[in-house]
Amino acid sequence: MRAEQDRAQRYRAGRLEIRPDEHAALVDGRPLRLTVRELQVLTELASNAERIMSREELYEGVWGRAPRRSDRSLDVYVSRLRAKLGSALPELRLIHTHNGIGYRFSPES
Amino acid sequence: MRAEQDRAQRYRAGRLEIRPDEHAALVDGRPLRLTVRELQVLTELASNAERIMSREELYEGVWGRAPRRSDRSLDVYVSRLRAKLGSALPELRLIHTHNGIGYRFSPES
DNA sequence: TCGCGGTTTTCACATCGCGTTCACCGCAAA
DNA sequence: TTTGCGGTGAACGCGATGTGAAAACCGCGA
Repeated sequence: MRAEQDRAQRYRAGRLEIRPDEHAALVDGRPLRLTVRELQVLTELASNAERIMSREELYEGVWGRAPRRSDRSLDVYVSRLRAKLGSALPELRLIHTHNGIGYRFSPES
Repeated sequence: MRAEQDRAQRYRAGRLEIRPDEHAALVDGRPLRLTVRELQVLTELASNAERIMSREELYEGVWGRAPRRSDRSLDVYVSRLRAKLGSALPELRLIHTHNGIGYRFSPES
């Protein structure tokens, strides 16, 4: 249900636009080269912008199940997203860590 | 039970809003960078606003057990909270010391 | 069936941030 | 002054997070 909303909806953050329905994330109209998982994680975060999402909640939203203890996949994807977003939008910090809780999507300079 | 109330509830003090359920404390909508413990102490204080809480009561409410003699953690957290709240809300004094007793949360200019 | 390119997941190590304690200071009460 | 309490900077140990690299996986075409 939420996933369907995600697919239908679009999200903006500065020059970044996310179009889950088209499997695309654009910066100034140019598509970023994101893999499916990367886009899923980004979409899940962007659809809850300004809110701190716990790692469990975020993981559940993307993988559809609870993370196993010591599953680091999420961290790896956040890292890769930051790398790709960072080189396309050097002036924006989009994904913020909240230690001991999770992550928060919010455009900040 | 009280902990559940705390999680569900929100607290306001001037431009400060505390949302324990979202692990967040906001000033003008911007999240303060508080650690989990810091937010717990702040929430415990705010949920007993205008009341003098003894250090034992306050400690018990956050740590879930009685403080050991000469445990100074609480003082340190109060100090850190004052620092962070003070730089975000310079005009407000929120946490008041009652010597020999404990602390009281109360918005005063 | 096999190999290949791209993707996802796991691993290992580096780094960071938090909770706690310690040390020292100032202050208030007596 | 003395005594005890609270304020706070600093340090420390450890768990959480960042991240490059390897391994596992997967779809596809030869």
